[in-house]
Amino acid sequence: MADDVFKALADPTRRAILDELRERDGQTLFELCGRLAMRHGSSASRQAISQHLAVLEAAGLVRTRREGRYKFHDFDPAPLEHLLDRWLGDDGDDGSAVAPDGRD
Amino acid sequence: MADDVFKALADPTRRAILDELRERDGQTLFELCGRLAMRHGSSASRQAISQHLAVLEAAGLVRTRREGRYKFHDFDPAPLEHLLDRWLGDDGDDGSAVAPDGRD
DNA sequence: GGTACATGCAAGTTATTACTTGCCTACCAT
DNA sequence: ATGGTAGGCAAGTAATAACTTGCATGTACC
Repeated sequence: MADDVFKALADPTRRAILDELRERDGQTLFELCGRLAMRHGSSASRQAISQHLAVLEAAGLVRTRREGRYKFHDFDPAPLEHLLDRWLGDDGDDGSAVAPDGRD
Repeated sequence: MADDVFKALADPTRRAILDELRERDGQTLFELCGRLAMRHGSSASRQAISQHLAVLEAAGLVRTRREGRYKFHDFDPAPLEHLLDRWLGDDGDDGSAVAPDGRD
């Protein structure tokens, strides 16, 4: 689960997509293509971005809604919320807490 | 810079190494091999782990100090501290804050 | 119905990453 | 010195990920 999120964040193009969606939610694939090219200097093709969006959606970072022939993409920050807590919580080598969630 | 950190976090073995070092700082390569095998079910070889450590060190997540024939590894959480802020700060499409640091 | 636009799918290619193999250097003890 | 332990380097292989190409589907609008 968290593995998908880390993998999704590993690519600079995907991080740019998140930046772009965070700033303006509900963009279509074509809109994203244009804005990424202009504002982030991305040279990725439509298909490449489409595949990146699929990865982001699989990680739960992007939600989509279909309307007619358009598909709108929304950024969902929830999976990021406690992603790094396992390393940032005040340091502990005690034996009490091993985290309630399965990690990898 | 941040790119190296995201890339470093993308691998489950490397995340397990961070978990292990966070719990017990200053482990040697051999120590890590043993503990990863036992406690994380890792089957990675010494060389594989050595290379993972190099990636983590390049990302600034692990610092090393040499003492005689031993090399101790310490976890440094600093690069993680504000890694996700760009997406988690209260939502904004205003024009004021674009973050002072170069991202990707 | 026909055409144009928005997106989807799948096979193939290239690039990157993880891992292995084999040998090498440094340190310490006997 | 010799042997054993901790670690390093580099070239090669295997696995995975990113991207391309070409065609298919679905929807709106005339």
